[in-house]
Amino acid sequence: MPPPAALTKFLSARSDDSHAKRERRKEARPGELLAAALDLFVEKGFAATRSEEVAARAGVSKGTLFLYFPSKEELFKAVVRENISGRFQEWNDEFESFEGDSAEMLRYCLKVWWDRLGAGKASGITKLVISEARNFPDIAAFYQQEVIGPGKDLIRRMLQRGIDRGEFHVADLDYAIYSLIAPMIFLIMMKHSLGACAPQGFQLEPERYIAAQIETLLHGFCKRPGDDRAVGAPA
Amino acid sequence: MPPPAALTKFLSARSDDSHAKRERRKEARPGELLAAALDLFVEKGFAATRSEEVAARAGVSKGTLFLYFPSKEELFKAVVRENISGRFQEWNDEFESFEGDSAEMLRYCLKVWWDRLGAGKASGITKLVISEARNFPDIAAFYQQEVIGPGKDLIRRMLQRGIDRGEFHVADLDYAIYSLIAPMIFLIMMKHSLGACAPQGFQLEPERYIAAQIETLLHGFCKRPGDDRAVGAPA
Amino acid sequence: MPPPAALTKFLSARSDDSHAKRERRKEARPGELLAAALDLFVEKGFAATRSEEVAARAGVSKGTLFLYFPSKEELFKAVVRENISGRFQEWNDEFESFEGDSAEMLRYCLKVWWDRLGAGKASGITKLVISEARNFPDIAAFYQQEVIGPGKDLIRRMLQRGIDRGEFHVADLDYAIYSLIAPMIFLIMMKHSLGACAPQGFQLEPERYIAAQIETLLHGFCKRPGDDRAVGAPA
Amino acid sequence: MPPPAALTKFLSARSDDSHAKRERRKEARPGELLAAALDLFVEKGFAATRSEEVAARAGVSKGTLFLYFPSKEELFKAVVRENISGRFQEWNDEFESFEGDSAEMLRYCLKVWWDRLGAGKASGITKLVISEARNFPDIAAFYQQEVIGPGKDLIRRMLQRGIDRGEFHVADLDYAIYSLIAPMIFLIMMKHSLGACAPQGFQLEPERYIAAQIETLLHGFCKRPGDDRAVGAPA
DNA sequence: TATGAATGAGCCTTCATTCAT
DNA sequence: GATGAATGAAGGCTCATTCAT
Repeated sequence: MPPPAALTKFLSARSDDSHAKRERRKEARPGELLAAALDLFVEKGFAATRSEEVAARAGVSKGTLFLYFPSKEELFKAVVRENISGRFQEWNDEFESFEGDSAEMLRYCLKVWWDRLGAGKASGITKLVISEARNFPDIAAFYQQEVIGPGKDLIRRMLQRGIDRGEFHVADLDYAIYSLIAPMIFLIMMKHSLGACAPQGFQLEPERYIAAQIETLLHGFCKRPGDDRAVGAPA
Repeated sequence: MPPPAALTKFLSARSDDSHAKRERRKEARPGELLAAALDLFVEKGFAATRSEEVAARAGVSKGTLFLYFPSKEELFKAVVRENISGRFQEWNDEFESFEGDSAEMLRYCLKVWWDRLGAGKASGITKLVISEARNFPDIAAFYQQEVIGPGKDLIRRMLQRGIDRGEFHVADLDYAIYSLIAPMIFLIMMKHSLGACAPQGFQLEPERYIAAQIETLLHGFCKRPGDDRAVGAPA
Repeated sequence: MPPPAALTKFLSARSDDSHAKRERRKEARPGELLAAALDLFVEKGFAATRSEEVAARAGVSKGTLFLYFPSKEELFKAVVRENISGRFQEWNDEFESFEGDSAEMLRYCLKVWWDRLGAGKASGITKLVISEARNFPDIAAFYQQEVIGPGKDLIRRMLQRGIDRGEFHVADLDYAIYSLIAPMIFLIMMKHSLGACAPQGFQLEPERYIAAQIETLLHGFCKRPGDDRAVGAPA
Repeated sequence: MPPPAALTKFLSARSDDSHAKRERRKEARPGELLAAALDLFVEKGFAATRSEEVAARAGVSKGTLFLYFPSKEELFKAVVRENISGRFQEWNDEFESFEGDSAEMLRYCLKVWWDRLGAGKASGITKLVISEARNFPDIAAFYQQEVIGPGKDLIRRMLQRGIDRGEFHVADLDYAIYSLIAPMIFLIMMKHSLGACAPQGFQLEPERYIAAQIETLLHGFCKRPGDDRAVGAPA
């Protein structure tokens, strides 16, 4: 009956749904706060997000926020933890079962990444972590291990598959993975920073951007003997 | 009777480097403030850098800072002009006078970019702008115009040169430039955020990173008929 | 085991004036702040009144002031509304229901104006606005609309009433209203500036001043045929 | 040869004009500063006038201002002293030699007052003194004695003349003078405060204002038997 | 549990005044 | 005398956090 602390309730959430509305709301509090915080952190960053606004958006009072999270920084960490969990698994699975050639696989994976992660709010978390990592070393380390590590592993396996099938040529595998990571991170950063300010035509068109990057990555800029690809505008 | 002060002053006027300390300091002030501001902006970001600390690091009082720069934002713009904007000219010049083939040019330019901008503190400014653009639209606009615009122009001209000389093949020129921009921005972001936290071998080795990106960009991952490049580890 | 807090709270809810101090203070805050602000604004003017001092005089901290009033200027406007604007209604009502002749009405209204507004601290606000209007155009505009407009309307209606009843003669109604306004404003200015410094007999006696102005305004300086008013000193 | 202090030079100004341009400028410094200060004090009041701006308008450096006037407050006092001296004499003389009837005299005097004092910058000093008297009791006292006293005397003599000639009827002479003073002060205050903000039709037209006040003061609002003045709009 | 009034350290910016030259 | 760089005490306002209820 008496749970030792608020966080216990948060961690054990969603056990059963037998309580009345009010009770259920109580159970949902941390989640609502986390959702509100996610929105605002993505929108404004850590420093510029006001605690009061998070509480307001979650429909509770300022004091309640501090009841569940002892400080703004802890709230931040909780948001990161909540939002960057095991989405790699499904991505991994999809990779494992892919049957086409490796170029097609790369095209497919980037598209899926954009549709499921990049285009959504989750990418704002990545932008936020990269932006504020220096002021939150804990989170940086956590993110490094939880997201960057698995991500790099997956990408490395994709390139390795191409090499193994005799489709890809990669000189320095460990660093070649950044040829895929960098364009994705760049797209995310733009979407959530300069791109959010730039008025009209300065905004990147994600699909076109991804298509262009893929083609460069696959074939490179250099023409070679017998190369008769046409030069032209985007599709 | 003491000799009249006016006469003394007249006789000693401007002979050598008299009115020493004060005058010399005065001339140096803006530079000292700019240097201090660069350090702190890079270290803590724009919002988290306090005017007073900039002044203190430059060895002057709070008020003195505002004697030279009317606001924190103008100080920041001055830092940008001092450390980035002004360098495009020389970079442009180098591009114009380059005589080798276009692949070599790309290799050379990326190396020069790293040595002169990326490796130094100036790159921290780029990281900062991308991180905080959304909260400081004026700064974002300024940077867009002052740095990103010229940068994109230069890169577009480099690719265009390759196309014109029949060396490069580029399907979508406007977006192909991001194939060069993204790896640079990514390197900068890592250096100043997660990379600054990662302890040991997690840090990117910039030269190796750049070499790997260039090779991918030039030749792509895909093998093509007659492609007999060796597969191997980094140099 | 302690009795559940929730039950205790429920049983003792809202019975008497429990949750005493804090609640009662909360309700009183705006009033206390307004009173403190009125004092200080009248005493020192707008620019010279420090927010912190207002808060201190109201017995709260700096931050609390801004909890109730978003800026010093809004605080000032609230003071105006509290002390002046709102009173025109009752003054208007009194005018509407007055039944005597118009000369009597003027005498009555000026007396009432002095007793209710002029003699009190509120008149210091008028002095302040006139003194600082030029440096605070927002305040000037606000006051113009909120106080001067209604004031002029009321006075115009008073003169119009006299004309309509065949009691008054007014050549230029729009400017005749200043014949009433000017003496009131002058009295206020004196009371809160030079008069506040003048030591003894230099201070204006308000009642006598008002009586003298009224008589001049009603009858003028000029004798006319059949005028047998006595010439003499004040009562 | 060595004058003890800067103020000596100021006080003894204009002895001979045998010096070169530069010298003469030096002699003129205090006057230029005073003129600049007058402009700015009238325009912005005491608190809002920045020392540096006064110096700049006088064409000297900030330091020089403090060479002649030990503080902003002393500068303020000097401005008041400089600008409110014996203009009463000529006004007095004109009164003494006036030959028309007393109503005409009042009309004439108010017109002259406006043309020579009210319309010019000098009236800004009066506004300023009344506005800031409370913060500068010295100046208030000085002004009381130097300006208000003589002014009241002159006006009292004007009314007395009307009484003596059987043209005026005045019940309370000591306070009747305010019937003339109040409209003038009010006009000045409006001109330099609210009137300076009000956009178009809210501005007082001085001549019309003065004409209207005079008529009220001479004849009053009340009709009396045999009074057949027309009621109407302004001329 | 939940509230929201209250706090107070902190931040950017201003400006009268000083003083080395 | 003249300069103007430098100072530092304020001042308006913000906001994370506390705590009585």
